[in-house]
Formats: sequence, C-alpha cells, structure tokens
Amino acid sequence: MNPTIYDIAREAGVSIATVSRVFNDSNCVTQKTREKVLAIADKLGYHPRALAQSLARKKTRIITVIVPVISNYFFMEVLAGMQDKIADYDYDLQIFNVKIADNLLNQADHIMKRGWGEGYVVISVHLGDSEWELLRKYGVPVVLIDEYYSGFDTISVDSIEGAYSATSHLIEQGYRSLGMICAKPDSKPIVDRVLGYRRALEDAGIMVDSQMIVTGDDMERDGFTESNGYQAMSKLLTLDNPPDACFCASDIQALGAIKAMKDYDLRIPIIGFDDLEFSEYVGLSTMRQPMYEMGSLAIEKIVERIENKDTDITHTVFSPDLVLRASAPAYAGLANRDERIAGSES
Amino acid sequence: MNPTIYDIAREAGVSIATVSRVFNDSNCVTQKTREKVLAIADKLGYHPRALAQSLARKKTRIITVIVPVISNYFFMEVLAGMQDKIADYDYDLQIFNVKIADNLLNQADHIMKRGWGEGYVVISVHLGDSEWELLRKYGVPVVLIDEYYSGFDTISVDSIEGAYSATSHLIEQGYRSLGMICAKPDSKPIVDRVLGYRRALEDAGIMVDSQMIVTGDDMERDGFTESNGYQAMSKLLTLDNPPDACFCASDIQALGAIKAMKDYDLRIPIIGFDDLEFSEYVGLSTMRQPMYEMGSLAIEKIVERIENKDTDITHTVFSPDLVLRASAPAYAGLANRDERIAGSES
DNA sequence: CTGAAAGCGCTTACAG
DNA sequence: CTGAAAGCGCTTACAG
Repeated sequence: MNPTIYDIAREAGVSIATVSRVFNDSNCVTQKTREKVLAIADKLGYHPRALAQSLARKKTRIITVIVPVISNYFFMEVLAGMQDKIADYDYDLQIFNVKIADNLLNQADHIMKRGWGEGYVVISVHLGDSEWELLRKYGVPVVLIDEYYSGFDTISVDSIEGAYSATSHLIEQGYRSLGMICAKPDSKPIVDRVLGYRRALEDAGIMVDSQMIVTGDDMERDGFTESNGYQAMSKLLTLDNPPDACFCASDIQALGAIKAMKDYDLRIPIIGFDDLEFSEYVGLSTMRQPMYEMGSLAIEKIVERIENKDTDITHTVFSPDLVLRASAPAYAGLANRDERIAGSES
Repeated sequence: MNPTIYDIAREAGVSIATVSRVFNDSNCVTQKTREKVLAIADKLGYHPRALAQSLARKKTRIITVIVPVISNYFFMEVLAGMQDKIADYDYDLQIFNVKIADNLLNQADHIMKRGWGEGYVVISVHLGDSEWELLRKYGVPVVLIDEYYSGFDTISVDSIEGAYSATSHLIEQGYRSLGMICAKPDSKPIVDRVLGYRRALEDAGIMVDSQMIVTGDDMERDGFTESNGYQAMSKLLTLDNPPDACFCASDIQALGAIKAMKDYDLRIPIIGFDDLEFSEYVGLSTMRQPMYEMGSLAIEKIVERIENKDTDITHTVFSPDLVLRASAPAYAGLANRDERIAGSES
C-alpha cells in the first residue's frame, strides 16, 4: 500500500500533525521541519489521500454534475464553460450520468445521498415541482440548468421568447402555413416552445392548426434525436397540405428533419433551437442558446452557494438569439446563401 | 447535519455494527431488527455516506475517466459505450478533464494521486513511454484508449492500416496526386496515419511529396479542430499543383476542409477518420472507429484488472472500416450520391 | 512552532 | 444474531 501520514511522520521524526500541517501550507512550521518532511514525502512518494482529507474536513471540494446520458451536444458546450470557470476555484468537477429512461428522481436522489459533492449542478433534468422539493430537503446546494424550479438557483433560456422569435421571423418572410416539430410534450422547454410558437401565430392573426404540431415516434432521449426529427418531418411532409416552413424545437431534430426533406425531395425553410457546433456546418438557422456562458455561470452560482449557503436564490434567464443560415435565409430568394460564412472561421 | 449511523443506532436501540450490517445486506441480522432499523433510517432520512464507507473499506467503487477537455465527439461516443457497460457492474464513473495545453503528465499524476478511483481509464492522452512509466509506479489499474503503451492495457484502432485503406481507396479510384491533412505531428495516431498514407503511396509506386502533407496553424486541441482543417485545406488548394484528392486525419478537421473547399470553390474527394455522429449528415467518407465498442471494452478491462490485479496485460487493436459517402464516392462520376442514405434512419 | 488526542462516519474481525 | 473495539488516513482545536 501507499505510504500514509504515519509513515512519513515516523521517518521524519515528527508527529503526524506536523506532516499534515506541511501539506496544508500552514505557516506554523519551521522552514527546516518543512523541508525535512517534504524530502521524506518525496522519497516515499507520499501524497495525502483526498478521501481521508474529505472525511476529516467534512468537505470534498467536489462539485458534482448530474446530466442525462451524455452523447448530448448541449451538455458538451455547457461543460466547456464549466471547465474553464472551475479553474478559478479550488474545486474539482465530478460527472455522473443518469439514464433518461429510468426514474430520474431516484437516480438524482441516489447520487446526492451518496454525498460526494458539496454542490450539484443538474443539467437538462426535467422534474415536477414536488419532485424537486424532495431533493431540496437535503439542504445541499443545487443549481439547475435548462430547467426552472423556484427553490433552487436556475439558469435557462427563455424558450417562449425564442420560439416566438423564430416563428415570427418565418411569418415576416411571408410564410403562413407553419409546422412545428416538438419533443416530449410535457417537458418544460417543449411546453414553452410550443407556447411561443402559438403566440406568434396568434399575434399574426394566423389560426393554429394542431395537426401542424408534431413529434416523431422515437422517444429515446425524450425525443431529442435525429430519428425523431426525421419521423416528425415525414409526418409534416405527407400531410394533405404540408406546411411551407417549420420551427423545430431542437437542432438535433432539425438535422433529421433536413434529411427527411432531402429524402422526400421537398424543402421548406426550417429554424432550429440550440445552435450546436455542427449547426453552422449544415447551414441550419437556429435560436442560439449561450451554452458556454450558462455553464460558466453555473459554476459561479454553485460556488457562491457552497460558500455562502444563504445567499438569495436567483434565476437567470438568457434570451436566445436568432442565427440565420441557409436553412431559413433572411430574405426570400436567397435560399442557398449562407449568411454567416464570412465570420465562421474564427 | 444529516443523521449518522450513531443516530439511527441510538434510536433503534442497537449498536452501530448492526445498523451497518443492515445496510450492507448482511444476512446476520434478524428480520425483526432489520425492519426496525430500516424504519428508523427511513424516518430520519439516513443513508450511508459513500465517503466514509470508502475509507473504511479501502475501496471507492469508482472508476475515474481522465480525458482532455471535453467538447470532443470521439470522447462522447466512447463514453456512451462506457455508460452502458458500467451498468453491469457495481461501480460509478467519475470523469475528470485535463487541459491539453498544460502538462498532461502532471495533471494525470495529480488526479491519480488524489486516489478517488480504484481504476483509471485514460482517453486520448498521448505521452511518451517514460512518462507512462512514471504513472505505472502507483501500481493502480489503468486502461488506455486511443494510445499504446506496453505497461498498461490499451485499446486502440490500427491507424496505419486505416490510413493505408483510405489512401489506397483513393488511388484505386484513379487519383494520383493525394494530399494529407494531419494534426499534431508527434502524437502517436498522427505518426501512424502519416505512415499508412506514405506506405499506400509507395506500394502504388507513387512518389511521396512532403509538400502534400500539411496541418493548419491553429494547434488548439492538438490541431483536431475545424479551423485547423480549414487552414490545412487552404494550404493544399493554393499550392501550385493542388492535389486531386485528400486523406484527412480526423473528421473534425475534414469538416473544416470541406468548408475551405466551398470557399475556394474547388472540390476534391476527401476521406476522414473517426466517423463522428455528424459525419453522416455532411456526407463525409471516413475510416470508422468503433468508439462505442471501445468504451464498452474499456470498462470490462478495467473492472477485470481491479478485481484481479495480475491478469495479463492485453492490447486490443480494432481495424477501422472504410465508410463511403458523398465526399469520396465508391465510383467516379457518382460524386453526389450518398451511398448510405438507405440505412441511416435507424 | 509542535505534539497528543479526539473526531470525521463507516466496516469488520473477534468474542460471545 | 449482536456488540465492543480497533482501524481506515487525515484534520484540528487544545495545550504547551
């Protein structure tokens, strides 16, 4: 087994307390003792075990991220922001994945009970208020991303506004028959995006046709998959009166939808939601979520809450930006021009 | 603070040993005592702290994954395989990110010293033999993915063979002037891919022109970025005699290369390496790495090694498959046909 | 500046 | 089947 604090204390002829102090940068140690201890520690390859330190200090210095089964581009972008920000603090990031198919509450509960993290950042997990309430009882710092619950700090994007903007833009371009592709209908982001879509139509005096709001049959990952988008667009295109433009609740589905349009050889403008890394490459217009910034902010919030448990709860809502590309050009007639090519090599 | 084993022992009128036994599914407890303990535990919301258990058992039941700053599609696919496989065992996955810009050895060393994991799966970290040797001294189970070192179990893809196949295919199609886009020149996968490319040319009796082997200036993430691919392809296309086809060391760079071809309005067949999720959507031909399978296998290997420290070291090398799409069609003259459309909606 | 001792929250032989 | 006790590897008041 690796050497412990006892081994090096014995070798150095000091107490374990002194060794501990050396490794905790306490200044209550003479330079001489410090050097002796360090030398021995180096020789024996000693390094404090984080586990034991955590138990003794009652602090793990770990922030645990809970996120549904990865393969999720949204998560990657958010994580990049978290990564960069955590470098400013003395915490490590630990990531646990939950399976979206199983009971999410139980999984989150299980992870939090185990108690690895001093704080938890929960991404894209959608639960009801009563369920979040259950988690709140642990009295542990939690920050939610892409979800809203009044009892925790949350960071999200205004889905209603985003959907409204996307739909309105399509209407301004002169389209009147607008389809919408959505995912799991009862998740908060989807509810809001449908709402924004409806409002935009209503405000423009266009009747909402519920046949035009579809989702695919594949409900894996709550429907946020290419195949779901493919199926949804297929439904739309085989309608007696197919829409002449479409708002899609996520870029990943839009990708499938674009493929479906290719296969059916019937192309209509489409605007997605997210702005994933590949979206630019496929020329997909979309509502951009500031994912990197959301991740960065999440770290700030969770650290603040860990270190100061009773700061006020805050809810940050970002406004998504409309990014126009070939899939839904700014002006009719420019259907093949990529509006942002010039700025995209950065 | 949350209740401890002492609280529930007191309430239940038993010793802490008994409480511990109940939670460890020891059968040496009467049904009656068990029920009483469980009832109290439930009432008080007790759950054993993983931290304390780990210290007492000297086992964390954690497998730590070390991976360069995420935003990495390759990693996501591998992780998906790990996720699914870990469900078969009683371990949790903990992910630590390392920054590729900093000293990787130090970072890996630091993570391993902290001792959270019982075993480590290190992905896409490229070090020299002498550096890996340093890590081996800890005597901790390690599995390497996308790297080779004789002292650890490794899982990789045959880069030489893959590059050879890709290049040979291009030659068979009748192309004679072949460019190659590579990334950080001294990393093992790149060295091998350049080697395979050279061999294919030599075996076909074609002179290797070192001007044709390029990389971009942006060396972020070791050059595995779209912008690097864009720059590299730009160099190739502005050569006095541009190549008439190209093998690219990674799909992510190929994406940038395709954009460059668009901007220069000069298209040549291109074959990438990886087969990332978006590759199919952009019609990129590529050498497919079985990433999911690699992740799954990594879990099997690491668990095996944790539970049986002295099993023989094994090195698994997968052969990449050539996947043809629009970017390098199987037969000249079919440049716009996507060979795999039919099977892509699964 | 340094040490002895209690404590962090569990597990696990060892007795009974 | 159950309990007392030692131990996991550290930290941290409390004395000196």
